[in-house]
Amino acid sequence: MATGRTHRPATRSRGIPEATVARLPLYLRALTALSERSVPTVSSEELAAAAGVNSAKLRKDFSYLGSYGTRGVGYDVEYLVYQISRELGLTQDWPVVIVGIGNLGAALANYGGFASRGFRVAALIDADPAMAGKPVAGMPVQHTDDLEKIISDNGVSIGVIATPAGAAQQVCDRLVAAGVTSILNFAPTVLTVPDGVDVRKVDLSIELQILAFHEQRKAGEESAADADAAAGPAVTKNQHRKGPDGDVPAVMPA
Amino acid sequence: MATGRTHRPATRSRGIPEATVARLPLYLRALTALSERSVPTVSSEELAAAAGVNSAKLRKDFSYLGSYGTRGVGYDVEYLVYQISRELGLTQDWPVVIVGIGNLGAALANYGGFASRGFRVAALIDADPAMAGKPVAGMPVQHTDDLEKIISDNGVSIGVIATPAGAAQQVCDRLVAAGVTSILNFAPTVLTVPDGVDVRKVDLSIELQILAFHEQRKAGEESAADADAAAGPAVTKNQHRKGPDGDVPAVMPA
DNA sequence: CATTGTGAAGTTCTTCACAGCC
DNA sequence: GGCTGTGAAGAACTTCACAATG
Repeated sequence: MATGRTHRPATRSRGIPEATVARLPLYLRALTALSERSVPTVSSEELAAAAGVNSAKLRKDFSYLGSYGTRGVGYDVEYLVYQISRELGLTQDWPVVIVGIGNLGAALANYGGFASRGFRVAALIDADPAMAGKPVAGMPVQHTDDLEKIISDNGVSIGVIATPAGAAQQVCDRLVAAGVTSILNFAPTVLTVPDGVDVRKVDLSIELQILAFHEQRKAGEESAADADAAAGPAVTKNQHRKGPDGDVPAVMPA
Repeated sequence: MATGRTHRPATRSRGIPEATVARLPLYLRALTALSERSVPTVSSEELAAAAGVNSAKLRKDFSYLGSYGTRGVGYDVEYLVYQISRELGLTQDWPVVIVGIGNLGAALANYGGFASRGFRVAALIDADPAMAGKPVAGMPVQHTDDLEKIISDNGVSIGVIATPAGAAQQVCDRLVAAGVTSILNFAPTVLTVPDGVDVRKVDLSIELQILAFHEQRKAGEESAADADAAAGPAVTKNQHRKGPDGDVPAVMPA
């Protein structure tokens, strides 16, 4: 049903796939490192290795931005750094507020990676009156009461939530009402926001759980070998599938 | 080159798709909340709303685990909590070490979400001799020299790297050599690991850059948004979708 | 009935492989 | 020759829609 869309955007279109956008910062970091070592050009193969992706994917990604390479040579490092920075919107300055100055909030405030790439921590905000005025990362913590004023005075459109889960939605609502349209959420909760507001979440415990899943599988497979090799009836337990009966654990509640 | 890489070639062993695994912790959290409120059953529709996903997707996800629901009724909350916990490997205890006790490492050490879900911080490790012995989150920081012994004494298979970028690969190598097979990397660098070792990365600045990309696009569309409303019947307005992923608004000026 | 479980269709992302250009 | 840019094939993921079923 998609109306006209979907066709070759060719060089100039703004139809960059989300998966590609998510990798651009990775490329940018690798390119910045090369730039600092004064490397003039890279091939897709080299850059892909540095960024930890496959070279065909990298070339495809870049093709959405335009034809920035030279066949037989590679990509000009400085030029690519600029193009990707511009595409990501990093050539302008983004004031950011961090709400919730606990351990994590303080760590974020001190994190150099923010400042290094077009982001500027405009304010630190916390609900605890005892925190107000205390310096963290060289700037005084401000009280939540002033949130709206801070947002509007600084033209903030990106907010970072590092509060406890219970406070996150409320903080989110206030940020959005005050004009913030992009939120990076560290609180372990699902945020509901109106259309037009972007939320990305970073959840430490979820990442660990995903690792645990794979870890458990490794342990369980140690002897079972690869799927291919043993075609025979796989024997024994660990068969948790929709068993017709009798794999109900002792926990089954009433 | 390009050979030593190997992320996970695909999770083909037991049939659960990676995308599904990544959502299981989300479901688990929503279910745990329901459980605490003593809700006995949920429909896919309700649970999906709580987890911020689409209900068809949730049902499909659960179908990979088995047939754990009851048609016409829904899912038994306690039973599902158990099944998902087991699938994720959270019914066992995972000792974890955190390497790099700076601001971020300390924040992680204090983060309650770890302990709450089968993970136990077995040790905090830092390269700075001045840190050694200092208590963080109620446990003494240990020196990097003892890393191998700590790993083996505690049977640690999951490591968290919160060091500066420059130290990360070296720490990673030592962790792997000592027997760690899953790594959660907070350092802004690409880690190279041997086959069989899982790495997940959390990169604060990358998340912000992705937000900036969308933010920039919004700014550019500000005027185009209104113009569109006049045309279509029904369509798009208020799609009421909100994924953790955020999606590209259907505006797209060609 | 209400709601699950799932083939099938649809969409997005990845990889291949090679034409085209320097 | 070496390397990019990209159609086309393929794989993974999502969504639809409905038959199956408690």
